[in-house]
Amino acid sequence: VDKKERFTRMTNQRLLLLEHLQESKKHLTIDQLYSAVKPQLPKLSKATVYRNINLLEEEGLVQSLDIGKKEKLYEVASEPHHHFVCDNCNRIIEVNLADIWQIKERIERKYGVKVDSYQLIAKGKCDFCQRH
Amino acid sequence: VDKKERFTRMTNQRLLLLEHLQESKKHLTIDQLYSAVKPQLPKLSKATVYRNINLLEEEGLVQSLDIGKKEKLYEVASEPHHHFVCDNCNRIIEVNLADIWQIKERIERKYGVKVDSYQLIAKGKCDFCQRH
DNA sequence: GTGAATGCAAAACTTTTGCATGTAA
DNA sequence: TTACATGCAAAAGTTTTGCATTCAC
Repeated sequence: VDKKERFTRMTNQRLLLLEHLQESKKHLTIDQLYSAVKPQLPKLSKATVYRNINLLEEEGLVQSLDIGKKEKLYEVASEPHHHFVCDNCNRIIEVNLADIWQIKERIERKYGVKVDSYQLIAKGKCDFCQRH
Repeated sequence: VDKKERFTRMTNQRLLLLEHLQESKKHLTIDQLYSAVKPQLPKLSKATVYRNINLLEEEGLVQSLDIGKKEKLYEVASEPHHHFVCDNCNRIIEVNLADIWQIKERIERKYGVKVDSYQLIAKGKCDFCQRH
């Protein structure tokens, strides 16, 4: 296995995209990210957003989240954490269960694999929508 | 909340698509499903595959699986189960952990939500690819 | 200076839709 | 019979790419 060395440059576009993802603390679609950064960088092209997000994801700085809608969501990478999506209002709640890391080990033992990442997506009705 | 009543018909197209999903016991993309059924139904249109899969998913007969690739995968609905995807060879292993159902209850208690479905996707290297 | 990165537009894909026709119930 | 489903083609939407130019290092 021959790992090709890569050189990447911190361009203004890449920096602003990353910063916006960090500050917004939300899960954003490509389009939302593009619209958010566009005002500060009027010539920004959507192709650049795609290229940078894909690159940042490969590098592990950004994680993608697929909740079954058409578009993926992106967020800055962090501790493995999980998500609950309300089918009614589309709210996303970050889920943390203290001992969920055990799952990784159990999968590895039971199936003889090496788990590098995992994510749990639960869907249903959030607190508010259950009562309305 | 006004639930509109729906009437669906068991057409030959829908039947063959469902049967193929059941028999193949795999996770198929729309395109794979289309190609597989096309020979038996030469006039089959891809629009029909999309329409039927979406409908079957709404009805709960089919589950979709999003492993981060471009296209979704579909399989017949069954017990909640989870998946491991090998980043190297793309093999998909179905994961079953006896007590994983506890997670549902714990999420519900901790976050006050009602969980209707959940799926775990783990990624990494499978047994074979680890050693080659 | 040099090669990565960008912007733009075109191309490539994936998914949905309008409409006339077919067909299950 | 009649309303749902299909096939076809066009439309809509998403993501990638070619290429000349710009810019980080």
